[in-house]
Amino acid sequence: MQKTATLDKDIIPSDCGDCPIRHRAVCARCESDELHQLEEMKYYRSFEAGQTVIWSGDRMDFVASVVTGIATLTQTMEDGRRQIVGLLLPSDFVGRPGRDTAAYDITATTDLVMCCFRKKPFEEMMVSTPHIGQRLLEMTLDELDAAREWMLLLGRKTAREKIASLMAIIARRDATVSARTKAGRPVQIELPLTREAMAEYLGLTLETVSRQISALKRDGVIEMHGKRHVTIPDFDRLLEESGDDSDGGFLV
Amino acid sequence: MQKTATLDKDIIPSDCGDCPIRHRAVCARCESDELHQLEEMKYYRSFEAGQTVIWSGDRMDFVASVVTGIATLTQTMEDGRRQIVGLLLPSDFVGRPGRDTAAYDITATTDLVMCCFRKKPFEEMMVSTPHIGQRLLEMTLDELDAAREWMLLLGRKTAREKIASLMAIIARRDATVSARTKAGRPVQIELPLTREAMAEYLGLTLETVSRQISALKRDGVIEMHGKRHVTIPDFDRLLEESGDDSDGGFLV
DNA sequence: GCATGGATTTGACTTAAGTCAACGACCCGC
DNA sequence: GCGGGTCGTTGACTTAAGTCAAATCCATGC
Repeated sequence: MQKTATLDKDIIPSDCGDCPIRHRAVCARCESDELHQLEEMKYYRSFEAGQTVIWSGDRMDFVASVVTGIATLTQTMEDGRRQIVGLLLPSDFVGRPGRDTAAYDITATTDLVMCCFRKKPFEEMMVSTPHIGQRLLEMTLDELDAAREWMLLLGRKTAREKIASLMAIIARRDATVSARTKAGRPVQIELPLTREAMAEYLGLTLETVSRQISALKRDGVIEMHGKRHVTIPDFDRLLEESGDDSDGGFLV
Repeated sequence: MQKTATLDKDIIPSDCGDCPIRHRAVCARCESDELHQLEEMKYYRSFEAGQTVIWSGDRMDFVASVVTGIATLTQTMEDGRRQIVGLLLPSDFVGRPGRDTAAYDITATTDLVMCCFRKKPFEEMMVSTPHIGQRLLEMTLDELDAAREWMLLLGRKTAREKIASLMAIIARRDATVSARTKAGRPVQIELPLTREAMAEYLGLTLETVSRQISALKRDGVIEMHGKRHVTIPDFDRLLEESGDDSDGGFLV
């Protein structure tokens, strides 16, 4: 996880080869002049782990895409109960064309770099470049599927299944790891969330998260090395514990 | 709730003035020749309350929009646990361009009429008519917001708050009702779901749903007349019980 | 009217997860 | 090496919601 302490542009070279808005997210099929337009518009912002990117209700005059690091979308009730409603991983898109305030708190859970575009010109470009809108529709539909899968988890799974599901999802999102799961080999993952954030994501308390992790460890489903590093000796076993059928989950 | 028993086209006059795909959902801004294209492509299907429209995993070669009635999207675990992940009300869109199997069970909970389009020509038209894709993106973003609001409900609300939230949402979705809520007048709603379906939507058991409805009745928050008809004497009181801040919920 | 069956309610009891509180592990600055 | 703070674990107890089992309600057909 690379260290990027300031909150400014130009820490990343202007020819940002990995900028996901350009290469993976929005503009995968654009021709070069459109790429150039995007290039002119974009700027970068970085955040340290724990910093808030934006508060729900604040004015949000940009859309963005995660370059490195992880952020969460959180909803809060007046009495303080909190639910994480989305994880933002590299290449994920944030922000809604056609709305000018944030609907959720966005928080960096690791050090984070985002690639931003001012909303107005982005929207104009969406009109003139249909590919972008189409790509955005695809991504939004994927997010909707992920949200619905998560609704099943929140509404129907036990605490143990929730923890197993979370680990399975984190493993699957990691390309190098997912090759190993297919090969039936042991898998190593790094949890990008504190126990408290896991609890907020899974609709549990942090004590329950801790107890269920201990239980999965006791039962040999996972091994912990330190607080964040997990070894999964048998990924299929983890999937059984998650309550998903063998190949259902393709979340977040 | 109008009775439409068969499962066929042409029960609705071919000049279907209320077809939501044409008028409200997808094509709100189309010019007349595009309307004509859509007119050529569409057909209708009706279902009785309780019938299944399509099973998760089945081939789905159409997209559709609800004309009248209500349907649910349900996810099921192998052991039979079920979670409703979406309500489809009139004008809501179903189906995903770019995928050819259904991701969820779709079930009619009341008698239902849907307006369908074969997927292939619809997709072609999306490419040639950017407005449609843009409208679809907007609708998908609204659904995503609704799903995320529901995640907060599933993960953090008590059974009593869940029931109150459901009633508030049903009331708000009804235009004639929502005028009355603003005027501070008593509100009447008809529950479009059985107790079991409410339980599946709220992540509860049907016994808990029943008990909490009784409790809200006992406490004067609602009055029941029969099993489905609800009177809400004080809508703000119901909102307090729902745990939402005064104006947060704008859900499915 | 009366039997039938599905939907709903209610009661008695159980249990998974939450709450409150103490304790342990680790990191950082001095 | 020594506090002090954050994060995580564990234990003892409570509670909201689930489970199992009986009623009750009500629409329907005979």
